[in-house]
Formats: sequence, structure tokens, C-alpha cells
Amino acid sequence: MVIRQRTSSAQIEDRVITAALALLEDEGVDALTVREIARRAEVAPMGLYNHFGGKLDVIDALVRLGHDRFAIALRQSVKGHGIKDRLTDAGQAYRKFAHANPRLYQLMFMQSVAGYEPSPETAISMGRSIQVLVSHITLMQEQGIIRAGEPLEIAQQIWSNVHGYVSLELFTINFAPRPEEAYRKLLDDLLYGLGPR
Amino acid sequence: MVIRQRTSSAQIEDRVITAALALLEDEGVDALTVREIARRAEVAPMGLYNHFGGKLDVIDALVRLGHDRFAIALRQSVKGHGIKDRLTDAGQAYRKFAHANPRLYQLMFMQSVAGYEPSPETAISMGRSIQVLVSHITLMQEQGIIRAGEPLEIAQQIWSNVHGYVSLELFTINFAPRPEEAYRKLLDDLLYGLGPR
DNA sequence: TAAACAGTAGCACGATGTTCTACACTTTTG
DNA sequence: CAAAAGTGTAGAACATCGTGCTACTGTTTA
Repeated sequence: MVIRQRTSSAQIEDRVITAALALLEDEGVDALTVREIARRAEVAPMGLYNHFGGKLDVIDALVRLGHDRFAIALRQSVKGHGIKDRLTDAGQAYRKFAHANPRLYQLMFMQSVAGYEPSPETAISMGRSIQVLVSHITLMQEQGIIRAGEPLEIAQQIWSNVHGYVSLELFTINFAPRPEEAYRKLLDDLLYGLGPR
Repeated sequence: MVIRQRTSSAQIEDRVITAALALLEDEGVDALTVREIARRAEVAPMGLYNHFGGKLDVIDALVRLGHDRFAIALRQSVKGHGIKDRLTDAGQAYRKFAHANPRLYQLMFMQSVAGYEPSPETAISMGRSIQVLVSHITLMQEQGIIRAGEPLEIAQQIWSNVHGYVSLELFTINFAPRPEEAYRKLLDDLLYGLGPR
């Protein structure tokens, strides 16, 4: 029994993912077609079926990659600041990620590809990002900066606010004239609203 | 010069919109195809091109209808309550609308149909809903319930929070175990965070 | 009564996701 | 070293999609 070499396969999968990611950011969600991804990856269209389950599987891999990068960005955001600022830092990192990768963000957090649902594996990746937030919240609760309550529930609350702002900002009309400043105020009021009373 | 009778045309347009709306809520956003809409409306597929600009135009009409109903729901929500409760009432009405018409909500507020963008006319319809919120905010500012600041910016802030929660709740994993209660807390903290300090 | 109009049916086109078949190259195996 | 298995490709094919074209039919207008 010899362990099968899959070097070539792994390379192809890499090429497909990389090409799909580039295509996504270049031309948007709607441009993600099997033929075009294959063309860019210099792979036969059938490659997406040999190495993935099909188009939606490639997208799922893209989303998983996005969540992994996202969790890293969230974790790195709090470096060198006080506990008090963790939420604000994370909030800023969240928006920064979305602005740096708008279409990837759209794929990850909005229902933008017909028929796509995250796989369980991908859902776990998403869970890791939430977990970062939860641990910050727990710590801030201990310090008395955030009110008592189920951390997961508070995380959802924060996530809602931030996601709502960013997704409206990116893909719908933004009513506020100064988005940066409006967002800063949003984070400030959010933190204050979650404070002890 | 005789005024052209367009009775029949209006009827067809009505039938198309009604059929599309039913199809949307029955089978979801992805099921909105020209052929199926036409079949349900008992109209030839070409009818969507004679009476509308095509599929995206029908969707735009659907979205406009949604926004009109939405604005009404928002306006009716504050009947018989004090000014203090207006924001909470509107927030509850917002979520109620989304839960009653989840796919329509998806069409209106998420980027869920490939290539679709709201027409200027539809954007105006959307503006009317924002305006309802803005007028509440102004009033609450005068009463000292909400802090000073550009009402439009505050409206965006509220909208973000509520939209974020609802869209995550409907179309992604909801982490909070008791959604109703979590949402009530969200509205409560939101109002408190927006209060005078 | 003739002409303009507004609707239909149905085929056709290009693009899409997906599958199938035939072939080529590499790796494993006897 | 040669046969066999595996792994890739190319290319045609199918169904479905949005959309457009043409020919026909019935109604409304002049």
C-alpha cells in the first residue's frame, strides 16, 4: 500500500481557488461562472467537478478561506490596545476587512449566490470569528465595561449592528454623508448602550 | 386624438406582479424566472417584455411595491403609543414585516438577484421609509429622549442595527437562543445608547 | 371597410451549470 | 520493462435561463 501522490491535485485546487478569488474581486459575484473560473485557472471546466463538487463547492471553499482570513484580521485588531478599546478595535477591523474585500464579504455574509448555503465545515470557520468576539465580551464583562448577560447574545447584538452598517454602506444607498464619522459614532453609542447602567 | 385604452394592459401588469409576488413567497428568489412568472400570470413570456423592460423590471416593480407596503407598516406601528416608545414600536414593526415577507425583504434589502439594482423611482420609495424614521427621531430629539445629532445619521445607525439583526436572523445562523428576547434587548440598548448622556 | 395596434405562439440565440465520452499522460504494479 | 490503473484534458451535448425575432390573430381606431 503506497500513499497516493496528490501534489498535482492540490496545485489544481489552489489554482482554482486563487483564480476564483481574483475573478470575484475583479468582476463581482455574478462573474463567477464555471467556464471563466476554469479559464483563469488554466484548467479544464471539468476540473471544478473532479476536484470540487461543482461551482457551489468552489464558492464554499472561497467563503471558508474568507472566514479564516477574517478571523485572523479580527484577532490581530486588538494588538497593543487596552481592554476598554477592544470592541471599538474589532469593529474598525470588521469594517476595514469588508472594505478591503467587498465582494468576498458579500459572498460570506449576504445571500448573493443563487442556491448557495455554507457547508457545516464552513459554518465552523464562521464560528471561530464569533468566538473571538465572545472572548472579548467576556473579558470586558469581568472588567465591568459591558453589562451582564449571555455573551453570545451580546455578540449577536454587536455583530448585527456592525454587519448592518457595513452591508448597507457597501451595497445600498448610504444616507449618512460622512461614513467614517457615522461609523465611529455608531461604535461609540453601541459600546455605551452595552455598558452597565 | 383619442386617449388610448390601456385597461387590458393594466390588468396584465397587475397579474404579472401578483403572480411574481406569489411565486417569490412560495418558492424563493431563485424561482423568479421569466417563464414561470408568465406561466403563473397566464400571460405569454413576451408579456414581461411588452409591459415591462424584462425580468429585472418586474423585480423592480416588486421591490417598489414592497417598499410602499413597508412604509405603511412603519407608519402604522406607532399608533396609540407615547413618543418615548416610537423607536421600539418601529423596530418591532420592522422585524415583523421581515418575518411576514422574508423573501420580499431579501429582495428589497439584500443583493439577492444577479444584476438587479433599484431604479431611481424605487429608491424614492425606499426614501419614504427612511423619512418615517427621521421624523420620529426629530420628534424624540425635541423631547430630549434622543441625543443631538444629524437625524439622518442617527436613522442610518438605527437602520443598520435593525437590518443587521433581521437579515442575519433570517438568512444566516442565529447564535442567540431566544431571538425575540435578544431583539428586545437590542432595541433597548440601542435606545439607551442613543439617549442623552 | 381598411389600417393600426396589442396581444399571442413558437422558434432561435447565446450563456449558464452540468454530464458524458474519448483520448493522453503519469503513476503504480506484476 | 510492460501492462494496468488512475488522473488529467478536450470537446460535444443537454436542459434551463434571459431575451429577441417573426408570423399570426383579434381588437380598436380612423
